[in-house]
Amino acid sequence: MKNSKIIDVARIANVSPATVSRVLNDSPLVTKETQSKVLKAIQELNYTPNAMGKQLRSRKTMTLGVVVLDIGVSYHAEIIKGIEQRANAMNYKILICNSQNEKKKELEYLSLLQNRTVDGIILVAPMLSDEEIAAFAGEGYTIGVIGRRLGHPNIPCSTTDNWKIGRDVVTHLAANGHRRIAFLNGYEEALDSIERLQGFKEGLAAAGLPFLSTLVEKGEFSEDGGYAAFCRLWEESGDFTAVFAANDEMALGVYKACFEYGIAIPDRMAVVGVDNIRITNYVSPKISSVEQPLYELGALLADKVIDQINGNLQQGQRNFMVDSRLVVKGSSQKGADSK
Amino acid sequence: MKNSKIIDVARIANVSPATVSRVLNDSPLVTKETQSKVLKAIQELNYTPNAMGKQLRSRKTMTLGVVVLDIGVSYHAEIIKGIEQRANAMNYKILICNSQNEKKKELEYLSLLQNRTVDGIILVAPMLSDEEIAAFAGEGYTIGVIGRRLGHPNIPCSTTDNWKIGRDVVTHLAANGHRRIAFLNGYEEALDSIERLQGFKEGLAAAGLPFLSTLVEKGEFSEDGGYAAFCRLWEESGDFTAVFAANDEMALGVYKACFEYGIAIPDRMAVVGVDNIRITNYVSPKISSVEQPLYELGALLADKVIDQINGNLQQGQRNFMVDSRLVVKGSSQKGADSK
DNA sequence: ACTATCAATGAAATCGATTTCAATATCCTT
DNA sequence: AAGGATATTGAAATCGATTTCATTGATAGT
Repeated sequence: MKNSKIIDVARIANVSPATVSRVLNDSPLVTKETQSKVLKAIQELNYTPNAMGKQLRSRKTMTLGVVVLDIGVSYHAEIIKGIEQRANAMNYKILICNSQNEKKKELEYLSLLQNRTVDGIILVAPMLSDEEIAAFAGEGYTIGVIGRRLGHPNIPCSTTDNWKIGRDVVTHLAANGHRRIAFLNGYEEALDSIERLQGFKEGLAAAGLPFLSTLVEKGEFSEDGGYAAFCRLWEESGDFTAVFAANDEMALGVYKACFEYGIAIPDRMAVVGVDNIRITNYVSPKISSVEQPLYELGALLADKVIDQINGNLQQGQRNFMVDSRLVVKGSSQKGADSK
Repeated sequence: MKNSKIIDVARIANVSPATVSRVLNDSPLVTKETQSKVLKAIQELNYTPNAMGKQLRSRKTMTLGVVVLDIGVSYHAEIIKGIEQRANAMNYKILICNSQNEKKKELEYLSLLQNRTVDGIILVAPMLSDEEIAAFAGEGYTIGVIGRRLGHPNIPCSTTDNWKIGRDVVTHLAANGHRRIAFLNGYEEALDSIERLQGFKEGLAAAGLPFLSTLVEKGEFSEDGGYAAFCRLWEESGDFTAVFAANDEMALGVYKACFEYGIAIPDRMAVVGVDNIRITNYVSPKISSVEQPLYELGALLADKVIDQINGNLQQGQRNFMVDSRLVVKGSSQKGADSK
């Protein structure tokens, strides 16, 4: 009743442990009769196989480790749901580790997971450098990354098409008559930032507008960061009618600044963010934003990592890009909120 | 270089595996010299012990399983952070499972985790009945619950003081002159609901106000639920000046309804919610709410569960209650938002 | 100087499953 | 009816660590 082992089942069913194991793993080599004998014994003892013994022998844990920057960010939570759902469908469990914006913790978790506790690791928006990540993959581990694109041949990555995001936003703003569009970028070095800036420029060019480096300001990916960046830009030039914020948090910062400066949105200032987080629909006017298929971002990579674990991922293709969708709301178009 | 085992280390260091194991586990029974020999060998091989072998023998995983209703809910994410932080401090890892509001998944995860994959399990806001949970604990497993209070002698639980929440809110509203206060409750059967209703009554009594069952309406713990409940109440009586919503989501629903009915907040209707989620500060006016120490709720229970695993939890005390704090904002007091 | 005690180490059993390989039983084929 | 192929089963090795128990060598007590 307490903790029965395979040998107890074997004794009761009057067979060998090997046979019990075969039944447990649906081997075709057992008679219906023995199978039912064993199953009955299993039921009787309420037996469940010990995971450790099983894993030790089979060298598999059927578990994926997920190291995430901050589980409290809805953005990340959604990605995790995608990973989990797909992993579960393929009989994998996931072990979530929260690095809480600390690079040190991220490293610790990575080594921790490596001691064969998991079959593969997925990093969500890691802080580690490409080289550091690659070093882990070099040790023979399966690692995947979401939100970054490393050139490593053994590390599958899933990302959003950042260029498209930049182009789409600019195109939308230009179509609404804006000719001087500011860009509040995130960290300069972040791949997201670089690519979106590029898309931003492409969009300007396509709309026949000049690119003005004075209208680009960088800042932290946070409400405060957006607030500060907007203030700097406004104080310096003040000569723009629309802002493209690198994410919705920054856009919220812009709202705060505009409120304080008495700048009306969208009449005197159009605002567009990225991520389409829930809050964008609760402020007034609602914030236009670019929706990323977060769930898919996670599910896709889980798929690829599991493929790689099973050796089913063909060489060559390692970067997977998902599409995005601009959601136009009141912050960038008059009357868009009413419905 | 690839996967070295303890015996490889032993060979290089010219000792037995047993000695290596002793070094790994800081046994006092090794000379400084042997220790350094072994450590050097470990470094040389870049050896890390295989988790499965270790766990199999020591019958410990140093892992806590956490089954959570919905990882996307910021409320839950915060609790998890508390669990994780404390668990990490005591050298435990956590394995998070997302039951996604499905009782079936919750059960599956629970059995899954039970096969000795984890040393203990924490359920966050479980859907399972007390009896179902108790059944698992009966099998000799360590289980803890957050957000419910079961009478089971072996199941530590951490909860908020719901009575106090009810009393505090009513006291605040009564102090602001409200005499007819509606209560939008969650599921009637939920312990939270029952206790808050009780606190609500106590608060009324303390303020010398009568309890009117016509001013209590139940609904789902969601924005839509709050919306619907408020509408029913408003259509039926319409005779109240303040609403106490069981959580902030419901309060948001109340906002939506008030907007549609053209009821001004807080002038014609005061609103108070529970949880103090982020959005409450982004709507206008900001929503007064009761802040629960979520992080602490998690950390506390992690502590207790680990104590129980190690047999250090004395019998008797099993229910741990944490305090809450009413945050008054513009939705229930004029001018409270300005600063 | 001789034995009792203790510290340090190693050999081997062990955790609980899977898996290989050998053994048996059964069924065809000619 | 005999030999060979095939389907089931079991015995034993194995995964990689920990841990018990025995052994050795050293120290101390008388």
